Amino acid sequence: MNYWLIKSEPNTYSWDDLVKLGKDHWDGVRNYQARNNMKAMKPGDLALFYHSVKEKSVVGIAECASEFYQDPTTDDDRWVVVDFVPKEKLKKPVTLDDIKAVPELSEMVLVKNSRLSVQPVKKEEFDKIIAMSEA
DNA sequence: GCCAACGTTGGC
DNA sequence: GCCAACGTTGGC
Repeated sequence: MNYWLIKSEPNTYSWDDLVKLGKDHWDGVRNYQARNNMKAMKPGDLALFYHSVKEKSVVGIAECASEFYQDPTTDDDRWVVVDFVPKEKLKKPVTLDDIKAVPELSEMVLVKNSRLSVQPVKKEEFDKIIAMSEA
C-alpha cells in the first residue's frame, strides 16, 4: 500500500467533481515525474486530494481504482492515467499553512516542490495529515 | 496580477 | 550533450 498526493486547481477539477462522477480517471498529467508516480500506483492506494491556488488545502482522500493505462485524452502514448474514486472527505481541510507549521511535514514534496502534481507521500505524513483534519 | 521556480524544448 | 529560452504552474 502506497500513499500519494494529487493536486488540482478546483476551478478546473475539484473534489466535488470527483464525488459527482463517482469514479474518474486522472488525466492531463504532462510531467514525467508525475507520470512515473502514477505508473507506480496500485488499486487500493490512497491519495490526498489537494486543491491548489485559491484554497491550498487537502480536502479529501481518493482511492486508486485501477492500474495505469493510456491517457484517453491524447494519442501520445507517453502519457497515462489511473482511475480514482472518492473515499472520504476530510472533516476539516488541512491547509498548506497548517502543513508548513508542522516540522514533521517540512520534508513533504508538497512543501519542497509544490509544482509536482502527483507526489508520493510517506505513511507517517499521510497519517499526520489525517489526524490534523480531525483535530 | 505578479513573479519566482521549475521542467521542457530546441539550437548549437 | 549542453545550455539558453520559453512556457507553465502555483504561491504570494
